[in-house]
Amino acid sequence: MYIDEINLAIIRHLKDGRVPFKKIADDLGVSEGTVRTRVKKLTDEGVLDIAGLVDPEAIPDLGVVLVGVKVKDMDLVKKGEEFSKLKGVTSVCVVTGRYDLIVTVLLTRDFTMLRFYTDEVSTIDKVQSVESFVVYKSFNLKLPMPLT
Amino acid sequence: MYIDEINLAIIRHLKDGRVPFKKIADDLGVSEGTVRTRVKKLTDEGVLDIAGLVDPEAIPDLGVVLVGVKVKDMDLVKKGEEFSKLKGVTSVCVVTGRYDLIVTVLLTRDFTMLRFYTDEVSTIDKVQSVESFVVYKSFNLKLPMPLT
DNA sequence: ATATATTTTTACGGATTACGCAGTATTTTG
DNA sequence: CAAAATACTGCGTAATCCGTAAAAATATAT
Repeated sequence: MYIDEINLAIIRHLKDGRVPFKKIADDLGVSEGTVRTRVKKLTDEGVLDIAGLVDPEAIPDLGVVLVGVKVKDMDLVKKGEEFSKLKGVTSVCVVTGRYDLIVTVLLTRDFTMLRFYTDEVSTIDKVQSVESFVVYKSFNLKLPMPLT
Repeated sequence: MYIDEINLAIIRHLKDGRVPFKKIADDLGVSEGTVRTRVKKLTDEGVLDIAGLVDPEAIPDLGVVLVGVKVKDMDLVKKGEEFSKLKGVTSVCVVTGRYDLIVTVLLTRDFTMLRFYTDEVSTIDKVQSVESFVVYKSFNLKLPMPLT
């Protein structure tokens, strides 16, 4: 999908996800309907997402761990997709360097790191190694709230 | 700040950042004003953020790199805060393990990895080592759009 | 180049929502 | 227990959202 200047400007305005489409429209010199149509298309195509995010430190019993993963498989992207479907996983990055994947995991009181490894990671084969980085303090880290 | 069940429910509803407060209110059995004031308080205190997020892969000339940082200083949190103020840095995690910090950096055509290291990281002292992980594919990774 | 099809934008009206404020209820504090 | 602070509700008004239909712009085909 081609992102033109108007779409970029719309996205920038949505730094505040609640700003009225009308205001964006006025700032950009287009109609409110145009903004609405474009936002809908951007979100439908997965380019844009307007969501509430939480600072995990502010929510009791919420923890974050980053996991560096090495896999035996050559198809890193496919493995990345598999990881992205595991419970607790908020995002997966396929990367260059020491690891193949860097996975962000959200933990709760009921869903601990142990559970993540024993119940989730264990279901994926050809995992060569994992290395955990427990986040004990963060800056500007905002994540979508898990449903439960 | 104490997060009660109502706030948790509000945050969960805001998975769609555009959902009307009225609808949240009806679902929760409270008034629209209550939802509004609570959302305001949560955002004012930095617990909640309602924002438009982009899939960096969908925006031309946008790249993401994760950087593992080891510092010589003992005060990791302070170093983390310093990093969080650098241009391009979207978030910083202070972690256990091989690195002290894991930094997420957003790159553009004008702001390359080289520039990030030479112009930004170099201004911070007592950095023992850095290790880059260039993200060449991601799943569910959504980041706030940089202003420029 | 003209005509046709497709997409995008605009305009507009009714339904819905956001906002401010005043009053009431609830909780906290002394 | 009383006073103060905080939180919640109800309501009127202004603004926004949303569907639809027409107009404009863009792309495609003959």
